[in-house]
Amino acid sequence: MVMPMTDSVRAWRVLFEDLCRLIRSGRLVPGDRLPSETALIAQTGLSRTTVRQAIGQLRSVGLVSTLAPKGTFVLGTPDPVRLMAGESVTAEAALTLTRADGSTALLPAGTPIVCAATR
Amino acid sequence: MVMPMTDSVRAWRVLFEDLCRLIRSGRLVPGDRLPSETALIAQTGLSRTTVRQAIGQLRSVGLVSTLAPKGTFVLGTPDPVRLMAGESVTAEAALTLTRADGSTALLPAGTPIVCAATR
DNA sequence: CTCTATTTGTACGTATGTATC
DNA sequence: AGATACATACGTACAAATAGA
Repeated sequence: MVMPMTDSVRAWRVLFEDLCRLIRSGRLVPGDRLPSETALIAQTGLSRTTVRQAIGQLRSVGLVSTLAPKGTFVLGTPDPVRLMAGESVTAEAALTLTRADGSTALLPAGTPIVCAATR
Repeated sequence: MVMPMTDSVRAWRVLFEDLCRLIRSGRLVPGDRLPSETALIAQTGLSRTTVRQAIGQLRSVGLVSTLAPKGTFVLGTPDPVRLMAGESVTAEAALTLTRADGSTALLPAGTPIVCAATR
């Protein structure tokens, strides 16, 4: 079914979230290949541009990685990363800080997180 | 001058890096608006799709933010937060890790970041 | 080994919607 | 009300790398 471009629900976002669910639900596990662009076009009726935008979002969120002409593959959730002195992390989205006592705080997008000086 | 699509140097990447330089050099400061898509099209001779891809990269790198029909604006960086031992941060979106040498790595959404500082 | 099909990357063009100025 | 500017979405074409017959 074709999504009219006037639709307030963005087509690429729908596909993006569908694929997100496939991954988070475990129907697609790390190492699995996503359906090819052509397949997704056939399944969704969307244009290639739109399909690619959805996949691009998955990439930019870190859920998948695409290898040039091979395909797009589901990434595994990596082990926790230890932040060393001199390193910093940021994210486009809000960050959640969890303290030792379990309480949490929300940090604005773009906030650089640096490692507290050792000792 | 028009960049042939066969060129191995990706046109959007050239524009992306040009704009990066404008920002990092300080010629564009936080709050400044980037030239509009139309202006960039005129200046570069690229298609709108390509111009938008370059701007999309700037966004995903966290250098700019675009407000719907107003324009794309240069972001400033908020004050860093020091991650203490026992604390961790996560984000729904991809995290960018910047090392001491300036190199960066993309961490998948949901990656827990912990403080390496012990003792 | 060569030819071919598949798949992703890049790049172009066009049209419409919608919010802002 | 009109112009401007970004978002979404369609289409097309060719390049390049890979995999398979």
